[in-house]
Amino acid sequence: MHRQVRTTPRKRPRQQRSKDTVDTILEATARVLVKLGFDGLTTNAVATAAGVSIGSLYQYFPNKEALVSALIERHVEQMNGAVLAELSRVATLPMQEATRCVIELTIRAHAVDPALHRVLTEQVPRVGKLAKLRELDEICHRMVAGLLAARKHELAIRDPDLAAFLLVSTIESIVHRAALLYPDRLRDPRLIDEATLLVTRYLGVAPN
Amino acid sequence: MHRQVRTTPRKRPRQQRSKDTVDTILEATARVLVKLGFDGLTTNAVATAAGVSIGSLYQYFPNKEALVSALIERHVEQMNGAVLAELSRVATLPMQEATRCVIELTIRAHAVDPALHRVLTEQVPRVGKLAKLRELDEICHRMVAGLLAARKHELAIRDPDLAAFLLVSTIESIVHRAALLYPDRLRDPRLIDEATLLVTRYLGVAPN
Amino acid sequence: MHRQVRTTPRKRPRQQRSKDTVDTILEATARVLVKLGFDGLTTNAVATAAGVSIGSLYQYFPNKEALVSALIERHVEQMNGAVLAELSRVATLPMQEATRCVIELTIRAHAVDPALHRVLTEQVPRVGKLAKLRELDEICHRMVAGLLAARKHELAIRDPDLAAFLLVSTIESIVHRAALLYPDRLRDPRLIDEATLLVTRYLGVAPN
Amino acid sequence: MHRQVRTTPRKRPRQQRSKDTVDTILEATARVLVKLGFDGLTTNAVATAAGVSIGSLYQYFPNKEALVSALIERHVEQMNGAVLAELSRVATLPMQEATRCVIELTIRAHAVDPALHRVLTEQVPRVGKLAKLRELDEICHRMVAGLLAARKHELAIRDPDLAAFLLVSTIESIVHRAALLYPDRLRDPRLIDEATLLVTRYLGVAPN
DNA sequence: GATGAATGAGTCTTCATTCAT
DNA sequence: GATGAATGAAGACTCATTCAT
Repeated sequence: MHRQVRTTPRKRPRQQRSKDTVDTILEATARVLVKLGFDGLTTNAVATAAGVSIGSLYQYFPNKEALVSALIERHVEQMNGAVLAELSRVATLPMQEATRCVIELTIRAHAVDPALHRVLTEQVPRVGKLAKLRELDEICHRMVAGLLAARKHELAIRDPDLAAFLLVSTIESIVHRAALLYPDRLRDPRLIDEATLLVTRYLGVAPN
Repeated sequence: MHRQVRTTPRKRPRQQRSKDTVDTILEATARVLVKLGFDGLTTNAVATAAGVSIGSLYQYFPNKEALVSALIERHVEQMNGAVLAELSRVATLPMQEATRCVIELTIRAHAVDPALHRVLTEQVPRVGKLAKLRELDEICHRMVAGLLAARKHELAIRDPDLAAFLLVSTIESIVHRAALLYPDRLRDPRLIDEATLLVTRYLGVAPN
Repeated sequence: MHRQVRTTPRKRPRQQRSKDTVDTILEATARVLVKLGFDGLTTNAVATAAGVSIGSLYQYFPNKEALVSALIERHVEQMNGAVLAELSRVATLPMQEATRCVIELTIRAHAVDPALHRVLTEQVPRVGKLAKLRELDEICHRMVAGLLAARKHELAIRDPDLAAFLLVSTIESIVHRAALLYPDRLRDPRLIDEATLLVTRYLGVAPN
Repeated sequence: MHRQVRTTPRKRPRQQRSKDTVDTILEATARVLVKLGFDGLTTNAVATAAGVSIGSLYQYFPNKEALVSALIERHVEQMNGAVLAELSRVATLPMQEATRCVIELTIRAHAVDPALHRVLTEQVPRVGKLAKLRELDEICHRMVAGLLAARKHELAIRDPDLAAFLLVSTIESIVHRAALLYPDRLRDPRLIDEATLLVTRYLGVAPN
């Protein structure tokens, strides 16, 4: 879009104290982001919220983008872990059950820090690091595609990749939209049932 | 999130001359938004792009947000027209055909000014006009729900409202994501076929 | 202080209609001035308040200063009339009575449009026309000096001019300050009594 | 009159360096105010005059009014000291002498930085710090009232409070007006003599 | 390393004034 | 003459970033 700036951390924290400072700053970033939105996110606000001098902040992050970038990275990594583990665990379950598990997983993922997740999803595209956010998507997409390909014989689909694209989009969007518009629905088992139905019928593995 | 600013236009243009000015400004806003993103959108940049003095801009828009706000409103209105008309036209078609039409319609809607659509979708939360943008969603949701309810007897669903929520989310997200990540896929008939399959299988009206 | 601009009206209104317009504008100026202070006084605000187009305003007043200038002139003229007439009427009365009359007159003058008077007095110095405001002072000063000189034999003063300066300052300031700080006192006869006492004792014409 | 803005300083200077900066800025404010008047007082002009970046100015003063506000406060405090001390010192002197001292004191107070005093007096209403400026008045009023009450037996007055109001108004206005219109007169002992006469005759303590 | 004072480019926004209709 | 759309210089204010202490 415009000027692209370096976003790699200026230096790796070696001592524990530095590591703590970095964490403190990132948590402050998250708090400010949630509270004031991307527009309210000023380096000074973050420094203050972190109880750190602005100079110290710049000791660890070369600029504002790097701040957000690191936060996203951390957020994505946190999600990644859980999601990927679950995704492979599920690979051997009966299809219908697997589907349900993935959906529930997605819901849980959205429940970790919904406010932050939301701000990050909605307001962050501007940072060049939006790519980072999509990484998870990409990985999920490929894993699901692999999963479908492996069990293609029991499924009513032609192109596992295309199907994976559809399903990842679908599940992610249903959960995301529910989280956004009707947070209560996320607790409603009927939503999960119905979403499971949508997927399993498409795959030709619905019960009845 | 934070301070909400007035975004209502400052004064209604009366003469034709000023109507033109407003249009010029809005089009410039769209151009700048697409080219520079929300952060590159400065009132001066818009004025310049519109070939209008900054003063003129402020005659009609009290601030930056009002600019985007008006743009969204216009964009939504433009979409509304096409979508709603098509949605009711489709009501009497065989279910499978109707589904396909709606999907194609959604794709067409996204193809109008994809770049603008994208930036608007992504940056809208920051202007507080989310509500406005969701309006279309809401209407679609309700129309689809009505449509499903009317033909419930031929469908394999229990709750038309819940189903409508799922389907609108699904279609919108598939198209949106495709537009975002793989614009080429939007031209691929296989995507449409597959999405239609996803929906019709869920509804229990798939051919075979 | 800085740039000095022409403040003479651009053209004399010939027709009655024009005269009305000018009046309307001046009254609007007064209203805006009272309501929003000098800083809120914008030419557009005045035009709107007057129900006149900004273009028309500039037909009669070459710039903003001219507006205020004309208003002051009008205000001063209105005061002048009353004050001067009374001042000469009083010349033949017994000194003590004359004093009382002048004080009451001053109070009345301050009561005409106190809000406007206040704004004009407090906020207007900036206009080059503050001189205009002092004109009244000057005239009063000279008239009082003349009055004192004419009756010097019955008074305990040496220098009528100096005495006049003192007395005009004194009366004006007492009334002005009372109007500003304790408007109620203006209705209190004790204030008038006491001020009269102050003056007459100084002049050596107090009763007892 | 209209919107009242926060005028409290933005942050207390902690280091000596910043204390200096604040002082420099205030002095520049005074200079600019005297030279260009309230309208010429732009934050940029002050910053430039202070040899400080505009950013630094805003570190300490949230806006333009805060600048003037602080200046007034400082000015009033400076005056307060001198005036109050003198006023109590004078309490035991013979009435006539006391009067003369107070008048001379007032003249001296006006002579400290006459240009600044003038502009402050004239433009203060626009900053909303009128209250602050009146504080001194108020205090003087009460001190003089006390002084008169204490020595009521030797004076020809009934109501010490009312008399104090008259006298404070009178002296202040005579000096103020002289300073404004005829600065030379302030050096003229005859003015002091005559003003003393005005007061002492009123109080019934004039010599002959 | 930490601190926070200082910097100033960059924005938004207002308003007196002009001028085409 | 009247209208009000257009102009743009000018000014307030923010905030990412640097650097002396």
